[in-house]
Amino acid sequence: MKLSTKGRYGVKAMFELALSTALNDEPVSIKMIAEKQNISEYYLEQLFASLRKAKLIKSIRGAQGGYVLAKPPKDITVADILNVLEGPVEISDCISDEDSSCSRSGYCATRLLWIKIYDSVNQVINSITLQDMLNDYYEMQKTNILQRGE
Amino acid sequence: MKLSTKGRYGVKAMFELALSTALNDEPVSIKMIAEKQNISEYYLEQLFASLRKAKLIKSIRGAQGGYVLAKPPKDITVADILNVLEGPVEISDCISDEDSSCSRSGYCATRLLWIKIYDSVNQVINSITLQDMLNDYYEMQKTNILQRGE
DNA sequence: AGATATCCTATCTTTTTACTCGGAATTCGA
DNA sequence: TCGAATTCCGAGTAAAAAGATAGGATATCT
Repeated sequence: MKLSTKGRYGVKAMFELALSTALNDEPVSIKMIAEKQNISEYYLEQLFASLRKAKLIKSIRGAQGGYVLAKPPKDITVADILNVLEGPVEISDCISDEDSSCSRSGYCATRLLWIKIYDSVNQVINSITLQDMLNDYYEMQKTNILQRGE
Repeated sequence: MKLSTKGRYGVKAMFELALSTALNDEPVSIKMIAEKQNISEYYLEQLFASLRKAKLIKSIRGAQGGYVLAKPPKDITVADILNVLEGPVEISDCISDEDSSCSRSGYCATRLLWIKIYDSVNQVINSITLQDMLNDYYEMQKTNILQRGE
C-alpha cells in the first residue's frame, strides 16, 4: 500500500504554495517547484491542472505568473489534495459496494476490516491541513536551530 | 490509495482457512476457496505460494490435501498477511530513506505527514488478528439471526 | 492405478504509472 | 509593441505492475 508519485508530488507542491502564501502571497511557477523537487515540469503541470479544476489552487497566467492556493492553508486538508490526485481512498470496493461479491455470506468480516483501515486513514488525512503542516515545519526549524546551532 | 487484489483475495482466503481451523481443522483446497470467492484458481495458487514461503500457512499435498493455517488465528495479524502479499506499507519512500530528495530543507513537513498516515494504518493492521475477525464474524451472525430470523 | 492436490516456472494481456512533447493563449515588463 | 515568461490543452509513449492463464512435475489418499 503506497501512494503514487501523484499524491506525493502533489502534497509537496501544495505545501510549497502554502509556504509562499504565508511568506509573501506571490504566485509560484511550476518551473520553480519542479526544480526544487527535482521532478519533471511537464508532469507537475498535469497535476496542477487537476488541482486547479478542483479549485484548490488558482492560476495567474503570463509572465511572472504562477499558482497560489485558492483558500487559506487552514481550509485545505491533505484529504482534499489526495482525493483529487489519487482518487478517493478505497481500501477495497466492498466498502461502498453493497452488492459486490464480498457481500455474500462469510465475507462480511473482511468488509469490516477494510472499513477499519479506511476510517483510520481518513481520520488522519481529513484532520491534517496545510496550516498544520506549516506549523509543524516552523516548529521543526526552531528545534533544529536550537539543537544544531545552524 | 487502494489495496490490490492480492491483498484482498489473500486476506479473504486466510479468513477462510481460519474458519476451517475453528470448525474442523481440515485442510482447504485452493479450488474450494477459488470457487467460493469466484476468482482464478491459478492466481490464488500464486498467492498461496507466497503465504506458504512466509510460513503463514502449511500445505498438505496429495488427494484430500489443501492448506491449513501454520499458527493459531490469534497469532496471525492482518499485517502479517498484507506484508507478504502487498509488500510493507510504505506511504512514501522517505519514511525509511533518510537521504532521499525529501530530506532536503523544506520537505520534512511532508515526511512527518507520511509517517502519521503510515503509523495509523499499521496500528490498525497490526492489532487485528484472524481471531478478531472470527469473533466479529460470529458476533455478526448472531445479530443477523436475531434480527432477520434466518 | 487413478483421482486429487500441491508445486514450480513461464508466459501473456491489460491497465496504470510516470513522463514527454508541441503549440496555442495570455500577460508582464522593457 | 515586442518578446520573454508562463499557463493551458491535448496527444502520445515507454516501462512497470497487476491480473490472469497454462502445462507439467510431484506427492498422497483411497
